[in-house]
Amino acid sequence: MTGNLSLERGLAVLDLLKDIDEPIGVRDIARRLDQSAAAVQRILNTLAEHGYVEQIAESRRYRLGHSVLALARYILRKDRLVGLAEAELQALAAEGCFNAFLAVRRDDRGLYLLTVQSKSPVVIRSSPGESFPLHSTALGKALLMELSAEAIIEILGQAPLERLTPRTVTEISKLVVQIHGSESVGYTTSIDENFAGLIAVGAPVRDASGAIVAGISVAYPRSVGPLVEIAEVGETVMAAATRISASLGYRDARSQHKDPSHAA
Amino acid sequence: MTGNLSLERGLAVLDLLKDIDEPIGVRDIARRLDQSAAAVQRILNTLAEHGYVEQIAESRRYRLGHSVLALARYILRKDRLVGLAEAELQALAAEGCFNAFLAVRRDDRGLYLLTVQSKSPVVIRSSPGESFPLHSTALGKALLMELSAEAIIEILGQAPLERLTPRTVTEISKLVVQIHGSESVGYTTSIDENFAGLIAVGAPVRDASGAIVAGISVAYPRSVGPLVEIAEVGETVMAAATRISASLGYRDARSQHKDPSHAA
DNA sequence: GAACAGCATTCCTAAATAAGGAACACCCTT
DNA sequence: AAGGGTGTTCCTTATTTAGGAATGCTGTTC
Repeated sequence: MTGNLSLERGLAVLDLLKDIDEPIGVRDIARRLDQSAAAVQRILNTLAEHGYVEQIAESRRYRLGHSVLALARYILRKDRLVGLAEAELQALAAEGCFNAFLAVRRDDRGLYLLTVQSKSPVVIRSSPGESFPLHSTALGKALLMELSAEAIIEILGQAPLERLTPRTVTEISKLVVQIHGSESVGYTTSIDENFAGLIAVGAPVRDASGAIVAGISVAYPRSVGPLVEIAEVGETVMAAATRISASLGYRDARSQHKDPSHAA
Repeated sequence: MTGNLSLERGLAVLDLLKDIDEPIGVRDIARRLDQSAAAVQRILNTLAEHGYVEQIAESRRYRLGHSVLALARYILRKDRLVGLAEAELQALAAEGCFNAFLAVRRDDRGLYLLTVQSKSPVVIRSSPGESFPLHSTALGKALLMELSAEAIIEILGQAPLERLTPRTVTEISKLVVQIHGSESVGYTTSIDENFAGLIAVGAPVRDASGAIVAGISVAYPRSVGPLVEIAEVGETVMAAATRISASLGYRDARSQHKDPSHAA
């Protein structure tokens, strides 16, 4: 898997700007990426020509440019997965007063593709393009379903699992057990594990080959918990996920849950 | 203005994928960009590592990857202009049953940053990241305000002005006169010029230096036109644009004297 | 107010890097 | 079974980049 190193360096600049809120100077970028100022200057010139970065007129510092929206539009308007999921998420948000999410895995993090806020006063502020931890969220666990213990450790084992609340599972072996246990029921949960007072229920989305390519989840405040049976929410979320999977061409041999390994 | 040619080629691939709806193969990209398949392969490998492109498993073709959303999030959530304009656009959409837009100029096209749909049944389907012609839209003309005739010709003169409706202004000299004429009233209009039956009114947004950095507009069906005086809509739009400009630090010498802070 | 320290930006040449033809493996269709 | 299509990799040439030094600018400090 050989690549293009110059392009790599340019993308590193983009990725850096993405993670920095404040505009940043050429030399500052060069320092952080361990490159010469001249090299970064040339990279910024090229990125600026395409509108992917912009220079603040007076401070001469750089930030991401507005043209990146044109790229995002492709995903939000042309991507099949996003298009199919949107109606399902909105139905979930409307029916159950849930916040609803669609995400994919990106290395050791989840990446929100769609976020639909509930009509209820309690709203979870997340937006498409935002990333989130896999180990503490229902959606993250759904994205890790049907992976072997080795594969999960390969993905999450590089860094210690961050303790976000007292109930976060920080032992990877326990997390593996939890995820593997969820495969028989078909949905995942996170109760106070990512944010105190928040309950989330997730389920995986499959493409035509049967591979898990995305996940959806709903989240709601713990306070309404007693009113709703988690298992019931799980069935609702699973049903929505299954409909999305079916639209993507997934045909489950057994229309019930369980045993997805032999999808023809 | 020297740049980085390898990065340039990589961005060309991104820009191509952005404009193509269907996934595309390596050799096909190479043909369109007049490069070798091997070079494009290396570029795609690097882009894929960052998640900016994805390969369809079975067809082995490539399309834009979901990570581009992470870049867009920066603009939609961190950009000052977008943040300030959002409330104003929503107010415009709610009060007047208008579709409301925020955009910047990108070379010879406009680029929507925000689009807010009206509550009325007639909705204009546009989304952030979409581009639009400057010469036939109120928003486009607002983005060209206060430019000299030479500058406007420099921007739009490369290609003939496309006739989108019978009322589109396709003579650049007439367009210049129209734009310059709008500067004294402060707002721009497009009546059936971009899309038959559609009326739009736009106004420029300025930063602290007084330069026009963006524009806003509202659009509504011609059928409700007789009910609303365009001049009145113009004042409403201008007022919203002025508020955004003020939030960006613009202090107009000619505007109403409120001026609480000291200007040096 | 002058020297200074920081900045973005440009030039030039050594040296790292990418390009491209050819080759390989893998579908399809014929 | 053959042919044309695909994505992908290898290897050498030579294109292209990197980086120190230089420039001009801005704001700060002594």
